[in-house]
Amino acid sequence: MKDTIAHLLQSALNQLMEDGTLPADFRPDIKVENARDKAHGDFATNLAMVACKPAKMKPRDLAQRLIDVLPADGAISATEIAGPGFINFFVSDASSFAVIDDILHRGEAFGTSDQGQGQAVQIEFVSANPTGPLHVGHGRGAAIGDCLARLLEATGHKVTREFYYNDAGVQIDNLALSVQARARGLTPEDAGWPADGYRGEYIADLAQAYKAGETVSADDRSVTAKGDIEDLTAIRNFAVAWLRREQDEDLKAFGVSFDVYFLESSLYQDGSVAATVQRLIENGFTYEKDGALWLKTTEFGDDKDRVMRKTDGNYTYFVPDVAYHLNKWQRGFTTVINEQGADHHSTITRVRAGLQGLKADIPQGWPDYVLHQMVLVTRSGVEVKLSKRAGSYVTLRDLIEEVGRDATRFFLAARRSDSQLTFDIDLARSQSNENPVYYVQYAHARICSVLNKLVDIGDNRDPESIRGDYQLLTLEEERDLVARLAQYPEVIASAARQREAHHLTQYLRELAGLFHTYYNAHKVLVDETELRDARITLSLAVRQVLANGLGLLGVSAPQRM
RNA sequence: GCGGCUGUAGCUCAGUUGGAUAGAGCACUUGGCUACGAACCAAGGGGUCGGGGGUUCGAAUCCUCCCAGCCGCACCA
Repeated sequence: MKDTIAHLLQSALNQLMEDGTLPADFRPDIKVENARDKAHGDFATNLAMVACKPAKMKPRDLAQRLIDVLPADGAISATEIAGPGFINFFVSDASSFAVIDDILHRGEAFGTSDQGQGQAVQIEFVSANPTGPLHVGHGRGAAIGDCLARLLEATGHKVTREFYYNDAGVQIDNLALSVQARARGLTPEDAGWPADGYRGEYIADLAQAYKAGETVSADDRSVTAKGDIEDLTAIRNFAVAWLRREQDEDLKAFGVSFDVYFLESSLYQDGSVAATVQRLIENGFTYEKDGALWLKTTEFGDDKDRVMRKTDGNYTYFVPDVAYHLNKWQRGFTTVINEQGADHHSTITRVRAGLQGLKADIPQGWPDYVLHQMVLVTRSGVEVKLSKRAGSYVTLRDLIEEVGRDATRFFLAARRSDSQLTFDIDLARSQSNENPVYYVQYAHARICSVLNKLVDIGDNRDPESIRGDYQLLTLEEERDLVARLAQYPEVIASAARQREAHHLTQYLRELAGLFHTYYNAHKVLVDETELRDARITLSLAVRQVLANGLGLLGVSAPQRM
């Protein structure tokens, strides 16, 4: 509909350019936006205000000229000039309500588009190191990342979900030492406990499993414990597998799965780290200083150069990161989105600098990043501390078990990623009017319930197949509902384009609210069959869109609650 | 000190890329179930959009300078 109006406006512009009202080379960006206030109609354009200068006319006068030459269209029932020079468009009822047909015809596919044109997109998210269970911060990344993946799929992209993790390095050594210490019966309070050891209780469980010779299987590996307390390599391998399995269970409980698990160690094994370093040296972006090898990241906007190879000969963490991203590029992903905690934001400049230094024709500013800020968890109004090393923290699984998957996902995806999030456990748990998840789900369940009631009033038709005449829908609440339903596809499209999942939760809340208002004010199952059918048809459409939207959030759309 | 993010109603947060009178939810006050589900609805009060300056027809939104909070500033990841 916006496109239709834009076309009409373009045609009107052409007319005014021909008659000399506007310069012949005038090429404005025609913007048609949803009216914020329904008193202003359905759509509005600011064209007259943008074009008033070249036309040397007052905005409202120009608006009138535009309307005068605007071609007639059956979908537009009225236009008006308002405020400083807006042109408001009122869409005819027949045209507004037609969206119901579209929704019921396309079903689950309503709202999807091919704007991505099958482009391969990779989204890397969670990427937690296998040194502990997932916590709420990872949960936020999982909720946002998975929802973005679903949004991109819905808009015609071919999405690969990828999980990258460090399975070697210093942190993993610390992990192995911690497990070994626990296996020897030490606790974090004892002398001889590793300096940077992981203190959590789960390390003791892990040590127990290792000594017992258990076999653990994660999504990407399976390891049987050797049981030998002295064999640090065996401990390390087992510990990584054990924690990966834990994380897989957390993710499974959360309804998130990955297509690819990518190991940092593989980048060393296949020589790509060495090759990356070599290429940066050859391209002249490195130098030796103080016994270390430095990358001239300042040539790419960093505020100081960064060490690539430490004096001990090991590479710093961002070097394999650069190799990893080169690998992503070589796999053909022209769009890569990295969903990470904002505490890692300093890596962005380094990784992009490294990629530019490779001179591999990778565009500047590639890849994309979506960063999420910290999550603060409160219970009974007080903060619950999250400290992995200290061991006392709320894991993602705790949260899922306590508040449920749907509420956890909804809460973690419902806010802009770049603002801090307070996760109120009491609120998320409450099965009451305080909880926005249930508000949306309740609207869905209510519609299901109404449809089931049809048989009680002696109508034995299958409610799913009823298609009433929506010309009988004349209530204000019904117009409000279809207007909002019609906006769903553009909400999906813009949420995907802007990589902002929270627009969807916002939209669903509003749609559910409009339905609740309608439901409370008017009866769906009225006596007159034709009107009843029309309202059932509308209800089916609302239910469909609620279900589609919840689906993109990975939240269930229950028939009963 | 440097960089990133944030600052909007008592609280938690939106604000469609610069539009019309800044919106929801919670909380508070009042009203609505012998109703197709009250996990709901209706009505009401509540704001110098952190502060100052600037850009223009028009700013919560863009620029600039302050203030406050969080995060990062390792040869950890």
